[in-house]
Amino acid sequence: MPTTPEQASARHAAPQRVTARRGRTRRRLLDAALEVFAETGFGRSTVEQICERAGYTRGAFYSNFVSLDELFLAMWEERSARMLDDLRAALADVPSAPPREAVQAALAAIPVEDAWYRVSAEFTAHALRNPSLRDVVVAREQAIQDTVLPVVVAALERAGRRVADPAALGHALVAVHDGTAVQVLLEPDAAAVHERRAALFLNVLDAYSTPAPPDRPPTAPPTSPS
Amino acid sequence: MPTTPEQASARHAAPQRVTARRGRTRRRLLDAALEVFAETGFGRSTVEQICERAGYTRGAFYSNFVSLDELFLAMWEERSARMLDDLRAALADVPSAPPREAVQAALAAIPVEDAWYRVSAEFTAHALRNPSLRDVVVAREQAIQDTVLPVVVAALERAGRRVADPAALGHALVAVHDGTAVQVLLEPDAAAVHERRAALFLNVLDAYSTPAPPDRPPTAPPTSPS
DNA sequence: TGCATCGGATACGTTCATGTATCGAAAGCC
DNA sequence: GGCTTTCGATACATGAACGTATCCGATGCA
Repeated sequence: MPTTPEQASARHAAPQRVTARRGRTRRRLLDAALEVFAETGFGRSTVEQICERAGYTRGAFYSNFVSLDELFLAMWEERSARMLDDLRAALADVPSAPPREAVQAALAAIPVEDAWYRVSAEFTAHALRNPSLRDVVVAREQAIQDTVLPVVVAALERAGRRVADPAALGHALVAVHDGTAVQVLLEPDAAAVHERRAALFLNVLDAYSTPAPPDRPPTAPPTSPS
Repeated sequence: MPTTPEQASARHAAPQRVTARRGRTRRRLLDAALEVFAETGFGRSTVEQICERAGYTRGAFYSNFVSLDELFLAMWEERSARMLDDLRAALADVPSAPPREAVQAALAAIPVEDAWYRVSAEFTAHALRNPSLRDVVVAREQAIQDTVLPVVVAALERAGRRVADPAALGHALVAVHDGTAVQVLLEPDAAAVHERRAALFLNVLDAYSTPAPPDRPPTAPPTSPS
């Protein structure tokens, strides 16, 4: 459960009324943090760098956050939640296409952003050192699966396939996503990498589902789904 | 191409004769670096932490390395080369087993070490910011594939399967390895994670190979390979 | 064993980031 | 529009990490 917005900024006592500008500065600091962390790395980033980027001085930072660690966590939670929303929206947009097109559309809608990748890779590594952060990451991955799986399972069913072990498929999809994201970023210009990525997703979808006994005979597919 | 050992330690001119203890200190610094980076994170680690851990003062460090970045690179190259050797050895040990056992044996032989994972995740993120480091990482991944693929392809052939696109299989295996390694570290006690990991590897091996037309009819397998 | 070179320890000075305490301007309430 | 509260700016003190210049014990060679 994330920290409530009030308690984070406690100076002496919690402020009785919160002004509008506070929200703006907090947002700008969070945005600046992503950029700075991505460019410099979390460990090398300083409070002043972030404030400068956001257009403030350190006073603004210490009025809004206790430490860089707290900002790091807040930023990660916000961005990863946003990414999850984007994912949800992208999946809702391409519900009825056949598997191959659906996968390509979904991958195109969730571009691999290298700034975010760098930051989240570092955050994951950081979380492995800190039990409470570790739990946060695990919970987020669970949320991702809870979002993705129903859509994917439904889409596969429309294509006449049944998923025997949804949890296994969920983990496999996440692993493939993460693993191939690195490859995409390492060789950003290679079209082959993107194709292999999409192909791997398709293979996984195929491997984790079986042709369902047609309750009502489905429209015979012109090409086999594999 | 890694830097030659001499040029790294140039003080005024390259030393004419190199003593034995220099090798020891360099090694201890490299070993200490892995530990410290894993515990503290690369960006937060200091020269003094590493020297203290290794049992030296900063003088030893600056006599052997120019900067923390150089040490980071040297350490990564050494460890990842060592890991590649271990992998080679592990693959050589289990050549003739059927796919399922072979995969499990290989995964057991290459345990997911969290210290190394943390460090290499950070290194990868770091490399994405630095073109020359990026090339180093790409080259290393290529080397891994060149090591793994022949063995895997041969093993599959013994099992009566042919690999159509070895490069695609190589990338898929690396992606799956990296992606599932995180999951293993995030939930170290869950046996299910390990099983899903092995299953995913098997699925990939299966998806990227096809039953080969038997040149000589193979001994009929009692159970199907999948 | 004596001697020249090497390699790590020590001792600087400097820079940089941190966190706090205080001040003044902007924002909300009447 | 005056008054109070909030919030970010400023100033300051402190500590930590850096990199270098120098010194002296260790090491290898004859």
